[in-house]
Amino acid sequence: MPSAATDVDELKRQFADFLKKKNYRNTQERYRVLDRIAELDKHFSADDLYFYMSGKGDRISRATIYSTLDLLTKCAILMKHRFQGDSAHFELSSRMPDHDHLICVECGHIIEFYEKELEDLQERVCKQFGFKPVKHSWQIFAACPDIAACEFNKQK
Amino acid sequence: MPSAATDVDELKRQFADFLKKKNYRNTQERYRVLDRIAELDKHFSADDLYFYMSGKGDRISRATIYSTLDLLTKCAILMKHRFQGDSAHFELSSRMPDHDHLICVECGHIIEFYEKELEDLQERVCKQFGFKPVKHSWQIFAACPDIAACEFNKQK
DNA sequence: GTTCTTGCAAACCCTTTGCACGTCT
DNA sequence: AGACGTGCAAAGGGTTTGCAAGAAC
Repeated sequence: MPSAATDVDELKRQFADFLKKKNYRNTQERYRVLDRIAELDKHFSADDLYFYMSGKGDRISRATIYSTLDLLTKCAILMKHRFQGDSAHFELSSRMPDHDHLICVECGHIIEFYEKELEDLQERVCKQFGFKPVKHSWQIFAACPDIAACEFNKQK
Repeated sequence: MPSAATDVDELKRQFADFLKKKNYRNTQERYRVLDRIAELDKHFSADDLYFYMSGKGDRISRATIYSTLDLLTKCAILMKHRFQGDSAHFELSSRMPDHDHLICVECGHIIEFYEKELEDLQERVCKQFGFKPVKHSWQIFAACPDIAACEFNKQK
């Protein structure tokens, strides 16, 4: 599974630039959140992150988590997804640029993949309507080959 | 804008089959909901439908709306989408089979489109992982060519 | 008559907000 | 010092649930 080397320092620089440009302040909490997200290195919900950070001894509130996730999404360091469930999920954009998701309809397990041709398709569709592409979200819902043998299904 | 002729009677037959197979009961409310959805003939949220039906004089509760939307989604008569906002949006699958959505990042206006090649791509990706495709959701976020002239933006 | 479904309201979950206190500049 | 950010708890919006009354079987 490809994963672009996630350079935390580079992300912090990116975040600092954004904060400066928008006249937001450099707070410990904001950089701490980014650090922990890089540690996680996977999809997470706001609450996942809250419990992860609490478990690591960080004293942080949900309000700060949500606020920081919002900032990180605005500056494109994070990608925000709405999968089937209730809560939004986030992940580092740099982790795997422009990848999409194959979601198992049996167990909800998410496989990430990259399909170059989709970019051409996106370009073509946007051109057709005169729009300028920003980002996309492609989710394929599919059934795994053998439900009984599905290791992810077993975990539940 | 293409729109497959939505034959309400056909949908009701489909729904009846599903209810029978699953041993759910044929209630007036369930068919009334389907009728009203066909009348609407566009994307809607649970609350949109609730207010539409209330306005039409139907005495129906949100509980029934949600429950029926769930059933209609389970039997694939409805497609459930999670766009950016808070609430889930639904639409008849038959209205425009397998279409996708181009969402304006400026005003949130949604354009529907159909791109045949995506099906091939979906097929290829699923084959690669040994999965059997069920459905997909592709959302392109893009900026409209002229924000100032955007008729949808003006409406806000 | 029994079981399922409905309507209502309360509960629920995720997220946002108001406020007092703390931190950054 | 002043303005912004944080933590907490309460509020908010969408959705689900418990329960009594009603409809389907």
